[in-house]
Amino acid sequence: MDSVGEILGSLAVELKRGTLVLTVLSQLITKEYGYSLVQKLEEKKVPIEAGTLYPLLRRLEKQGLLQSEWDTGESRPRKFYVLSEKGKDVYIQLKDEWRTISKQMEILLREEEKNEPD
Amino acid sequence: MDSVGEILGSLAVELKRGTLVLTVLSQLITKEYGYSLVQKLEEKKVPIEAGTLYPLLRRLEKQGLLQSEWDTGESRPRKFYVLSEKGKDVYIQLKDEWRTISKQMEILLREEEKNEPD
DNA sequence: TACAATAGTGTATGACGTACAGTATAATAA
DNA sequence: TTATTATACTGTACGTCATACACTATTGTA
Repeated sequence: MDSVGEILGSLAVELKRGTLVLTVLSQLITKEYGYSLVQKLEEKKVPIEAGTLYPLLRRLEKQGLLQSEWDTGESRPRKFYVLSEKGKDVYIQLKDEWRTISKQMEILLREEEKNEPD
Repeated sequence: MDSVGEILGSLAVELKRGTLVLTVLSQLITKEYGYSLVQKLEEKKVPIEAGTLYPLLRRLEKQGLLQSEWDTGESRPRKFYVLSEKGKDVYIQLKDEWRTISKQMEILLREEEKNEPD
């Protein structure tokens, strides 16, 4: 049987799981490259491991939601990503989905708090 | 390459994924049995398959977050579940975690909408 | 009597973030 | 000049867990 901390840790990972894609899509309305995106999300208190982000970017591109292009003009080559047209469509709909889920959850939680406040 | 519908479907599943545990914990501050819980969540527009709920209830009990007891007084035996003390603790903390993530996500989404409205 | 509803158990599969290992080179510090 | 850090990315095995069924049993209703 796990401790409260361990259980919370893994549940928090699950909570973040789906939000990761929405987070990343939301940041790629304007083009970004991977390393910069890791840093920007860090600043916005939404930390993400580079080892998580890069595979996710590739998967989203494979699914046609992102487009990438290499910029080799700088001292280091950088792979820029931006939402494709399909990606914009998915982003808008996923945003709505998120808000629906978020609202429903808040309703459930408030109902229970009303019945039995902490 | 998948269609928008397919991609949205699987992303929506991921969005719901973590919220499932919080949803179920929130409904078990007062004791419930599985079949009734499926129906109540259906009414609250948070549908969940019975085949998803029963294994989840067992897993949460195994983790010590729920306690169960059989009620064999009715015509059909029913397994009632309720939060344990540990479960109440996890529930409160997970609720906070949810609200943090929810707020952060909303900030990210509003920032992007400000920059480039739909 | 047949079918639907009630109530639950069991489990293989697929999706995906985590947690690394790894590569390469430019920039900076010593 | 050398060592270390920062920048930037690729690759992949593993663990977790919801889904999607199959299944069982019996009560209640048509």
